[in-house]
Amino acid sequence: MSSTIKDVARLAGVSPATVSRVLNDSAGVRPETRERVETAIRQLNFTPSVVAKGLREGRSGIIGAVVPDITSLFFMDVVKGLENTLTLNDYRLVVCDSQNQAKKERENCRWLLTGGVDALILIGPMQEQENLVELAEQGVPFGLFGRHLHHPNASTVNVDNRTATFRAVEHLISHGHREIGFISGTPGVTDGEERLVGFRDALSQYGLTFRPEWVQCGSFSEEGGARALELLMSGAERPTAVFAANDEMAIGALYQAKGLGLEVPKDLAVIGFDNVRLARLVSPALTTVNQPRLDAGFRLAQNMLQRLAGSADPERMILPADLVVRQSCGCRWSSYSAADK
Amino acid sequence: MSSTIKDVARLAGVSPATVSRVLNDSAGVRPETRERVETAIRQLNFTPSVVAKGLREGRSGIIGAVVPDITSLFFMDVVKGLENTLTLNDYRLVVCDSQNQAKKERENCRWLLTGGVDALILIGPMQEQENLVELAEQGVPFGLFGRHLHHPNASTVNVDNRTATFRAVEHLISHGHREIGFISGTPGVTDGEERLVGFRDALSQYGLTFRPEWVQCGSFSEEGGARALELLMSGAERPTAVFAANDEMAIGALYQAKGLGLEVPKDLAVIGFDNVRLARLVSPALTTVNQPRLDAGFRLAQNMLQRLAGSADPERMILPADLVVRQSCGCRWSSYSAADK
DNA sequence: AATCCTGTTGAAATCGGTTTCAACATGGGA
DNA sequence: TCCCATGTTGAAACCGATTTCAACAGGATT
Repeated sequence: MSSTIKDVARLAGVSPATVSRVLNDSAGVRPETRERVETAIRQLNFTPSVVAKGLREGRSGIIGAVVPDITSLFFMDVVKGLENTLTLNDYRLVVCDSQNQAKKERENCRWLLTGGVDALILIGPMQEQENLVELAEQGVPFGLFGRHLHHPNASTVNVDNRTATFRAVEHLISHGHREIGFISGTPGVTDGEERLVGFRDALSQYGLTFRPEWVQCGSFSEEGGARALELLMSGAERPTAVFAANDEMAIGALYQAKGLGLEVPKDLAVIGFDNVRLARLVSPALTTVNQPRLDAGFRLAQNMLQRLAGSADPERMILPADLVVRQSCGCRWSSYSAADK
Repeated sequence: MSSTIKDVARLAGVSPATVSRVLNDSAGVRPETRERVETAIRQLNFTPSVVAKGLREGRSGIIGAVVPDITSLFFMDVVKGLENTLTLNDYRLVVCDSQNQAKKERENCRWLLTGGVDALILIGPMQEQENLVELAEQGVPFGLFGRHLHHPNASTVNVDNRTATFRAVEHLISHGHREIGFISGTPGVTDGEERLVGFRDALSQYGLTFRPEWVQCGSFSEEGGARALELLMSGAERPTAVFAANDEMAIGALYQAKGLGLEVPKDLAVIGFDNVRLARLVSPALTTVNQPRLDAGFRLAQNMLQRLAGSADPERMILPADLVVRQSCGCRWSSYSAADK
């Protein structure tokens, strides 16, 4: 078992209080006493319990992050951004996975809160709005990525989904497309719904009619995207381009198109959203909207740190997202094609 | 702030002891008292502090996992396997990222240990062997994925790198390749070195000579793989096939080959290792060795749980890994090509 | 009426640290 | 010689829970 401060005190022939002083570099310890204590610490290979320390001090130095899926490259990039900033400021980040279940997400949050985290950051929340409010009211600084929440204790970072989608669809239209399908995500997820709004904006702006039968749900997954494309292509009238509300679905659509004998981008143009690492690597390389996820994490971390230091208030940030043009939209360009003749 | 057991006790007009009894469903509380306490708990929206509970009970219900990089799909799949099993058994998994730094890995481990985790699992360790021994001796059950450690307190899960690589190279040889290059990972990483041994085994088994100049380091990264391929192809004699010690490097090589005007698999066959999700999606689809990572996580979690329950000893497991044949090796097959004519 | 259970409850110790406050020794100044 | 300031140390309270043990009330038994 691990040794305690008492063991050290006994070995050094002092009281626990003195050991504590040595541990925290407090003044007022005679050099030779300090020496004796330090020797004892080394002998026992002693490290103070962060649990006990945190309990007493009311500050743990831990920030908790809850993610919907720890294998999601997209969300993990945001976590990276958080982490880089937080660890530089001597906070420690622990990550809990909710396995895509709203219930587990809620449990994780509550659990971290009772675990004494100094701040809680929820990435891509699946909670009902009212639950978010409740979490925001638990007393520790609360941060969100990928969801809006107007609450005096909530910092939020979001991407400007609407404008970004508008630009992407505009790009398709500028290629001459007038029949454009939309592959939507899981209903109720804000990001996806904002993207649909941007999509409709673009259509109406350019005088195209919105056709409900050309919106198919792909549930944000590769398989869903493949199925959705199949449905879009099974009607009498087929769109000549599709916008998918995320890259996973876009990639599913890309491969499904191949399966249907369609050549992308000649027979069908595809644009996604997120710019995951895969986007560059699939063939044809996927044109997509880049979300500045590292930066999002960074910005959120910055604000949380300032809040912890008492030098800032919660902030609501909206980040721009820009179109990354590759091959799947019909333009002649890709990160690798530069080397092609 | 969050309320404490004392607040509840005061509100319900009982002692903290009674509240604790209600919380833990202990017998010997009068129904009406219990009722009163439960009302108070609900009113204050009280959840007991896991920190205090853990401190007192000497058992936290937390298992710590330390990973080299939280954006690594490969390692995260192992974590998923762990998690599925652990959460079903009422343990909670917290994940710490070491940002690919051995020093941070060490800090994370020590920190989790003083944080009172019930078990520690280290995924893809970057530590010196002696540090691993030290960690194993800290008293809590210790588990490792991706590293060998003979220690009475260490459970380990590894893949049979040597045999799997042997088979993969054998496959290339069966296609008629006699000049085969090897793209190696970061020096010192066990997995990579075992794969090199398997590679040499295969060469000598089939009477081919091993050429040191045909081994280039790619540091397990996509860029490294690209650079390594460039070096392999810059000599007077060029290999007709390469085996990369992981998929990242194989994918880098794949795209670099395109850049060099080589067609895969006609001009150059490529095989990777890991079977990451990308492997199926790149073009041509990557032939690779599949590591049963979910299963690895599952097996490790099972053993750790049994150890925690006192019903098993640490175990050393070696899992088989099998070749997944797609297109990059020259065979006519891929998960998507089935739909091609 | 005295005794003994039994069921219900609270006071206090405990986990491993930190911090406040008081105690003590030492040395300098009056 | 006495007093006080200073430096060093330890005893004890505290953080928020659990658990042991003792106390107490009420009913049943003798």
